[in-house]
Amino acid sequence: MNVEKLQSILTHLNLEEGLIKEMLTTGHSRQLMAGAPLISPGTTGSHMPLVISGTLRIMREDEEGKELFLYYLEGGEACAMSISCCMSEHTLGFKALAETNVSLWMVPLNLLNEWMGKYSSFRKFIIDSYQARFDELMHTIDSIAFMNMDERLLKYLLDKKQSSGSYVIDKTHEQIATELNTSRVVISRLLKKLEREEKVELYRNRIEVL
DNA sequence: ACATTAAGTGATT
DNA sequence: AATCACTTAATGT
Repeated sequence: MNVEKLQSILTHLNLEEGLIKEMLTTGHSRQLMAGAPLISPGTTGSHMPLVISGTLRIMREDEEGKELFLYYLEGGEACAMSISCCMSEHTLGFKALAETNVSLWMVPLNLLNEWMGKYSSFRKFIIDSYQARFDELMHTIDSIAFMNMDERLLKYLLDKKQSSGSYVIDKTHEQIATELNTSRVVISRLLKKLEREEKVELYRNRIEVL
């Protein structure tokens, strides 16, 4: 079904043939509907999810259930968090949600150590994805610490436009607010301002970036 | 027609 | 920028 797509992703990651074979035989596929949770805090994972298609949203959740958006995972990217959990046997302190319909390839964690020794391409892949996640985290930290809400919102809208390739964003102000870790009222006000500046057009459940 | 959910707004901290 | 309280608008039943 998705095997060709998975194979092309693995080849693009420059993984050895032998490793690709092993990954295909030892893992299994998994589909998530948009909005479905993949992992929630406190659970210990047994597999590392590798995104074949779609987008995963990774968040941190505090005691009162407030969510802090960390970063997105898209095609060809792996979840660095579950890797670290595998190595250090920690429980997962974060949450992953399917942003769109998502297909995943679930790789058993107990094989990661073996593969890192056996395949240099895999070692590189793991380190690279760690690096990439780290960079993304730095970006979100930057924006939380140094950027005003209006800048963050504008950046969010432009990022969305870029990654979806469309200027329509099908989200409510409420959803955007939780992703940017603020309240709906603030988003509504800032969007209204952007509308007056003729940068966006507002509709119910929909925003168009101009 | 009524209920529910999304969005707009002034006032307060 | 956050919260409250309230209004208005869009949608579902």
